[in-house]
Amino acid sequence: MKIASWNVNSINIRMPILLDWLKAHKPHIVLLQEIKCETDKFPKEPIEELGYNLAIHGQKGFNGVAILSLFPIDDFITALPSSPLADHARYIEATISIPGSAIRVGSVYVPNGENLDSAKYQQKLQFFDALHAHCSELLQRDEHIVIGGDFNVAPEDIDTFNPDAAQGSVLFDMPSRKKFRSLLNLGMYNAFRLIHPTEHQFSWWDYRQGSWQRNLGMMIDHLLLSPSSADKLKSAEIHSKLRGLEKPSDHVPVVCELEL
DNA sequence: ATGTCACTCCTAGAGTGA
Repeated sequence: MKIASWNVNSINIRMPILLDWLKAHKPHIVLLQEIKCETDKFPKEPIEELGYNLAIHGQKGFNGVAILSLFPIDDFITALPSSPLADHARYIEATISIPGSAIRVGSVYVPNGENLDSAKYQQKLQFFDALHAHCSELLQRDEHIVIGGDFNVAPEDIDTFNPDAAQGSVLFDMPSRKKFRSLLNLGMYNAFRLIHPTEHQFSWWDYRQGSWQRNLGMMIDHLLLSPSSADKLKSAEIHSKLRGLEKPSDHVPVVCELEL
């Protein structure tokens, strides 16, 4: 069971790369962020032709999340309970039937925060609190759970190209890092770090300043696993090559494989 | 801080968000 998370930064612009990637890797479940289109304008047909079921929560112009699944999607919700940003499409969660079992998956797009003095930064921290409360609730049940997405935080020094240079960045500030840590402290596991505790890899490179060419990236996209999912974790990888294609997203897919 | 990209709207380029 291959599960991926990818901030595509516009589903419409990224369709050619997305379709090629789906055909090449055939992930069973894909968690998308920043689709940047309204729910009923999502380009469903080419993806459905590859066998995927869809759950979509979009809005005009920005944000937007979606779930693609080769297995049936039983039901889904399109908001965190008690979300502080009710008008932002930043969360979708589905229950998916798999042979002999089931899995719950969430696709999350945490607010960037803009800068440490911005009102949006406070909203980011509040969003983390709502996510924490929801994960705490979910973990009461003994389910296979994967919450993946763009968390807009590099949790540890190793997740930055240079921890000194990252100081002051809204992607590496200590309050955001502590919010992410508190998700782990609930009993969630960071899939990539379970498999690769010391690998220096990134999931995002800014479009500006030649960040990709200079490898000035950060690991801000993550797959969080419940204990029963973590017990089944077989592999985890970052598809960095996609950042070098024509018309790339500024993020690349983060993928894990569970033995379900 | 910003060398880019993708969105929006009084379709042309300024404003926004990242």
